[in-house]
Amino acid sequence: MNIVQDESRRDRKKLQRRALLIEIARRYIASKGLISLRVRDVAEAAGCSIGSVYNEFGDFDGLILTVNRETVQALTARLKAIPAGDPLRQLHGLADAYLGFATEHANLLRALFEHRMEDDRPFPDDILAMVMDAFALMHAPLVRLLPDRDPDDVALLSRMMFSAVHGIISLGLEERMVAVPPEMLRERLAEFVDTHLAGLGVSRSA
Amino acid sequence: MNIVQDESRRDRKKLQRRALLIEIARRYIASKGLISLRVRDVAEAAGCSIGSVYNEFGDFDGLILTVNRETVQALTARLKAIPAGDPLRQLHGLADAYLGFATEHANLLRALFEHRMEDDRPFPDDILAMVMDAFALMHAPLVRLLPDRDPDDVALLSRMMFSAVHGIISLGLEERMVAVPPEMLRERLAEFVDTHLAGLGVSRSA
DNA sequence: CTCGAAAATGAACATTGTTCAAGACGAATC
DNA sequence: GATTCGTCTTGAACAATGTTCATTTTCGAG
Repeated sequence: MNIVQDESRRDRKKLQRRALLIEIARRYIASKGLISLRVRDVAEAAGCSIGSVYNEFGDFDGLILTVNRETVQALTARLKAIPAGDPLRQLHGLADAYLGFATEHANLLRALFEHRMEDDRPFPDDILAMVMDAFALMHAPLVRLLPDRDPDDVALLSRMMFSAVHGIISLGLEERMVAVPPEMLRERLAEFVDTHLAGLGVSRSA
Repeated sequence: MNIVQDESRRDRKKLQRRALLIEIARRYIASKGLISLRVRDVAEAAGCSIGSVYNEFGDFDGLILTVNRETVQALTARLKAIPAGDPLRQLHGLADAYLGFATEHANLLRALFEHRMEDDRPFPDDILAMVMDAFALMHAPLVRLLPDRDPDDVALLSRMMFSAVHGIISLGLEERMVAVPPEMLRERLAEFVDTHLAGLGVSRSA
């Protein structure tokens, strides 16, 4: 066998285990929160040693960040799947998709937003960029709805709206300090988007 | 000396040290985040033993929750100081006061919203009630601005607005993933409130 | 089959929340 | 002032958990 095949066989195994470790870590975070994630548990569940987890991810933060990276990728994929036809419908779709993702993966999303790096190490640029990308998805439909506004202004508006929606959803899904009852959240969120757009001068959706 | 005076003298000392411990813990959280809080550091800084911290607060969570309680009290006091004269001005004042508090005490506010209890112990009811009280402060001015709406509806609206403002501020002040540049935040937040009120049918502020 | 580099291992270590037996303290009583 | 007794304080020891690294194992190349 040639080198490429040998390496790819080895790599395949390595990648397979890496994926397993990530999946296990994700399950811990998703089911009991980031606080419940333990290196020993992950290693044991994957049937390997603690050291191997460190070989793969460098340190504990590395494992968390890897899961977070995949979380934001999944979120972005879901948001990008919203069709771009009618801008008003698209905005509602984006808000609703965000709510859906947050509902199904509350702990994963919390881990993304609440995780703090050890020591003051900088937050990884690539994750930051991916989050900004997700934020930016509101921009295009808003530009279409507000053609007369300065695009820079609309960029800020879209970030404001995204942040507002994020706040409504994240507080709404927090079981403690219930801001808005979850069962009403979907409907109310749509109403919120409509209201805000109306305030921006966009006539209410059909 | 009689019993009462003896006890109050002892109590005074105890309360004094309790206040010192809280103040030290608050300073750690405020300056480097909840993650930097350590029982040993607090005890050493207060010149007492680890065990005394446990006698005073039960456990680590108890210390954190005590600081959080005072944080939400300080926040509520600040929000309640906004005069109730003009409802529109009051709403702007509330949003601005929240932003001001969040700016000055970003880490304390984060500790309040992001702290998770150990084990799944329930979140303390009194803190929850205090946060709900703070949320409710938007209710009265909104009722005055929307006299024709069902009060229950307005209650939900006010929670939505509070959550939205919270999201804008908390993401805006997060240095990583900067949603809205902090220097613009104040102005933009006011604009956001105006826009949303306009969407609700309230004519823009004078 | 042998060799060597890379990977895996897990015991040992460092940090930090927690407990608790022993001691110190102080108020009431004589 | 001495005694007593309950309370508070102490800090060593423990437990949980992230981290390191010398040793062992693995596996492909020659």
